[in-house]
Amino acid sequence: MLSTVTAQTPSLPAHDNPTVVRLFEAAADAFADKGFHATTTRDIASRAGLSPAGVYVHFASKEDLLFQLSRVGHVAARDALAAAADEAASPTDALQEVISEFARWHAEQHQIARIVQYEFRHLSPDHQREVLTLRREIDAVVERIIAEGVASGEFDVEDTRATALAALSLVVDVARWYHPGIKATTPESIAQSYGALALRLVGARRRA
Amino acid sequence: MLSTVTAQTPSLPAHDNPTVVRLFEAAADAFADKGFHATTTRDIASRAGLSPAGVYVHFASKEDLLFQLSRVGHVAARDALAAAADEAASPTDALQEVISEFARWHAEQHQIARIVQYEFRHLSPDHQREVLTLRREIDAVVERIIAEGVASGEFDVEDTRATALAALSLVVDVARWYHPGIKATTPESIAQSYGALALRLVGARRRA
DNA sequence: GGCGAAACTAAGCAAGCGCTTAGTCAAGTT
DNA sequence: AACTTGACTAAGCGCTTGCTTAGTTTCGCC
Repeated sequence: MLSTVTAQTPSLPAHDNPTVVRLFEAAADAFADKGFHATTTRDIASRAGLSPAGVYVHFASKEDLLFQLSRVGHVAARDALAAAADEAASPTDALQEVISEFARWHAEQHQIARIVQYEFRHLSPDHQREVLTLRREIDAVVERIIAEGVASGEFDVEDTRATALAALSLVVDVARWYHPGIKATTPESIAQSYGALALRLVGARRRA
Repeated sequence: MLSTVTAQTPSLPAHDNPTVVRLFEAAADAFADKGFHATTTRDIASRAGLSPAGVYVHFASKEDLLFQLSRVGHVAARDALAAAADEAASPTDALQEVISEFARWHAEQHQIARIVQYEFRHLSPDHQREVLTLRREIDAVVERIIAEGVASGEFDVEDTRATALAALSLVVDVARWYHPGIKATTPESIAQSYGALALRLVGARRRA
């Protein structure tokens, strides 16, 4: 033992490895569907077409799978948000674009979104801390847009932080109720209406 | 055996029985904290000061405990809502009161609220169906208020159903992030600000 | 064609799970 | 005093869990 590196799974599983991808998809399906603790490693393995032990070739533990899924999901969400924010010409545009984009993401990627939003507490303390950093970046994007809108006079908001939280609540909850084929609702229609609702929340003068 | 009634738990556990109350509290704590599947019956029993077998004197199964908690929680929420709706003089008042009250409830009873909103899928299909009925009654209260506000011209809303869902999303998400002592936020301050935010969502002319 | 490494499986271990069984004990009831 | 009833526990059953171990197969490389 001593200084020999104990045989850990590669810290960043290769995304171009087809077996890893299948495992990601299998775990995402299962976690989103039944929750982390109700999902068994045997379930994940068989969905991916592997024996129970096959999982541990690519991931150190069941929690590691949840963490990687959660991390990749957060990064994807954050990048989608940041891109939408950068393209906008004004706080009003920015808020609408960002909430619109985020709502669409929560619908289109509702499995990953559900894991990101609701399985957080089952991560280890260390992994919670790491993911929390990413989450704060997302919150900060929205909060900054609202602060800018208030500064420019476009928005009428009492409590910037609380309003940002409310706008995010709107969007996050999509992951709770949305599933494909629900009541003539599509990711696109959700994106449209939630962008508009967010503008209402901040009392934007100009309506899109 | 034959036709003798198999010893089932009384279908409705007595709420005035102190041991039952302790079990309810223990299970609510545990489920809210760690989720249904991560909670063990031994954990519930020991929090309630009982041996592992003591739980089964009062409840038929772990799922039965979740169901009773979920049912009682839904009924309490629905009744609180309906009372708030009845007292209001106008749709504007009604919406503000109802969302305000519901938001307060989600903060004050955040443990029960979390179970009600996020442990639903771990109920048996039959129990899901029963709880869903109660949930639809809650949705209907909010939807009716918005429809009335649109009819009276107080609200400016494109899609009544979608807007009702959004208002409820706002409130439901409180159960995800709220915990006592968080950032100078109290159930009362949440109630205040969420009542106002709901009015913004429906484009109410009159602001409270 | 011999070798090392990587991917994978068959088998199974130790621990923990929900729940049951058999029994104790205290408080009525007759 | 004899019996019933209801709340509770000690012990543990049968099963499932996350994960490991020991071994097989496949494949690129010299």
